[in-house]
Amino acid sequence: MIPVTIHHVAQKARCSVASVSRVVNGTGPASPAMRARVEVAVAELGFQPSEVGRSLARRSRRILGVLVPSVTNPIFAASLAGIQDRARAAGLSVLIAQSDYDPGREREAVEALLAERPAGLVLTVCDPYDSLALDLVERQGIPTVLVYNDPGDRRISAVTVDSRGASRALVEQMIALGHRRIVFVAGHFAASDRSRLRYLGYADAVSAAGLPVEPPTEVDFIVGADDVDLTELVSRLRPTAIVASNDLLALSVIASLRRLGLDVPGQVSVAGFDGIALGRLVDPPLTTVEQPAGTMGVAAVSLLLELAAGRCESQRLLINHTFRPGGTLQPPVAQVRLSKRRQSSQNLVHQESSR
Amino acid sequence: MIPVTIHHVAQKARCSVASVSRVVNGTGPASPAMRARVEVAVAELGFQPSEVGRSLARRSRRILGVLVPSVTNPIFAASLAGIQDRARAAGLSVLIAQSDYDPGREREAVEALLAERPAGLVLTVCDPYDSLALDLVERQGIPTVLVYNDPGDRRISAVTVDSRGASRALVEQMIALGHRRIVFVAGHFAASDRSRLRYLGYADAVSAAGLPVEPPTEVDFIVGADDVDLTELVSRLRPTAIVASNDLLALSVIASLRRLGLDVPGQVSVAGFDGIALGRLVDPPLTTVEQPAGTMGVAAVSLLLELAAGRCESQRLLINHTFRPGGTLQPPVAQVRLSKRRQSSQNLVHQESSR
DNA sequence: CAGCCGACTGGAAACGTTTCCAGGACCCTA
DNA sequence: TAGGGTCCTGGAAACGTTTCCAGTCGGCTG
Repeated sequence: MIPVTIHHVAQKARCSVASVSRVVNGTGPASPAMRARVEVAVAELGFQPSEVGRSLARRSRRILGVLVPSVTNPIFAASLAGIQDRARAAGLSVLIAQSDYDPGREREAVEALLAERPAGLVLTVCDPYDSLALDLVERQGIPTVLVYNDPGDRRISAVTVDSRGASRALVEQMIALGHRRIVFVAGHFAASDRSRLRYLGYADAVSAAGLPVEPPTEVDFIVGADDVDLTELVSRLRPTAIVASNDLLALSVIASLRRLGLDVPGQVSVAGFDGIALGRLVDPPLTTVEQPAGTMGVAAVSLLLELAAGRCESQRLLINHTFRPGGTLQPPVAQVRLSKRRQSSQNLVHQESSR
Repeated sequence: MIPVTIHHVAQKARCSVASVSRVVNGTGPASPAMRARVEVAVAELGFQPSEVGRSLARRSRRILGVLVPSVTNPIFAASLAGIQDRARAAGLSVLIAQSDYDPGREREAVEALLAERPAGLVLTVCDPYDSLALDLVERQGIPTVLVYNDPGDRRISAVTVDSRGASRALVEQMIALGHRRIVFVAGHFAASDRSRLRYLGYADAVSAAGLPVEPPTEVDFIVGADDVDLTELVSRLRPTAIVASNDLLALSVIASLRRLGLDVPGQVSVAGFDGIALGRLVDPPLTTVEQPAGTMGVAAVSLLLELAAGRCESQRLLINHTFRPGGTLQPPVAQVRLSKRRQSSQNLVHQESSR
């Protein structure tokens, strides 16, 4: 059960450990006879060089550290899958950590990753503008790429999408369709700059159209399918369209609206962000802004490899988003009638047909 | 940028590396003065012990190796989240690998994990009865826990659910509701013993009721939201109920049926397995058998820790599944009329209302 | 006061690997 | 035949840490 080391191999092949190392790694010269002897010994003993000793000796690890807020969010799972695939192609193992959207935990997680002395780091942090974890990373000077985060004035590379622009475009589309009461629903607002940028895009579009900018509605929303309660929001603002800060939340919002007896998109339109695969499976398909998470993961690792090899400088990659029409966004119905009677209605839910 | 080592700390604190090690780890005696000097030096230099040197010295790693078929499947993402949480609580880092349901890749992945000399392994393999990867692991004798897999006659621990029994119970329920033409749709049949066991449960129930056991319909289905084409299946067998080998596939099946103009559950009932969170968000909620993936992940790591500490023997944990009614399973409509006219209909889709 | 014991400290070996360097064998050329 | 080159090989240092062991020092007991 004791793992077989290079010394065992050397003994069996009657040569020095140096020669074994050279044969196994294909570095340096070796006579055919030697090569054969070593290969036989390796096969018989089932020798596999220890990455620990190996990375200690060459003071560089074949490991990548990855931090995401939560792997149960399909968008990060997809990103992780992309990272993992690209890393494997480059012969790197992937060390993974989750922050659960908690800055404190984020810092601990990054510390643990750093202790492994990885070749590089791929991070999606809560708030890049105020992240102890990023401070740590910067001080260490280890190659790092942010995913989904805007690095601000840090000298850190990033692969991002134009969250604010995408959000603005989406909301402009809603306005063009005739929506006038549009609200923004967010989860983890405090702990997600993605949410925040998307809200800003919403605000851009709404205020440009001279409509009221509602403060974001924050809902308790962690795992991905919690029940959200929109009763108060719906009764107070009676929106005709809701922008959710991500697809998972959008699906929750839709389920919640339907529980309130509201038809989506008949009475309320809903749109999200991310473009998770499951959005296409629901009926009608979710209207969303697609951001290719897998591709972003792949791009992040590719960039990281270039960075680590010193073949390029710190830089930012902007990945294109695409609008996916889906079917949960429609022109509002009975727009005029509704706004005429705005004051008089005290109904909890506003079912146009009953008025 | 060169990382600070224990020697730098020792130099700064004017003591030996041995003392630094003792203070940092809290092992062995140290005078208050020494402790203070070292702590100051550690803080000033931002020293963080290298896990590499550390694990080489104590020949044990604070790392857990995890293999799942694919992190984009929410069920494995949830399992991974559970594993990760429990591991973090125990101070272990998590190394992750994916097999993409490919036995060859599975072997490579496990080899790479093994090279890191992890403290233990948590695996979900394609086929435990014929897995080179598991052979490797067994030979190495490293503490290992299977998740979702039945270890067969291997001496490996496992955390599983009774897939076959759960499937049988589900199909019996369908039969009790009046369904007579029930088919089983699977993805990755060849590469997933979960699928296979669920099919066997289906066969158990169907044959016990004296109904025809249809061979499983395999569909191309990798990422989680591909379009599946059920045209041929529907036209040939005209099922009133479909059992999908997992929830993701069930959602795809529902979307596909609706594209064919069929109402779910009005004309065809559909049920899945796993109990992914998103199943509750669709309309109507997906009928499924819930298997608590996160809990299984947590249990797997807990078991692994006991195993590694030598506090228990290799064992198998069976986690309970629960039936989640949802709304996609209903009694079949127009059962009698349909079977009467079975021969005459050559329609691609069988819309009961139009007959 | 001698002896002993405990607390503290530092030196050094060990972990498994890579890699530098030097030595040896052999062949070729001048 | 001497000299120089090439090719192969092994010894040993290095990587960063833990841990065993031996040594020192002070205080306590007899």
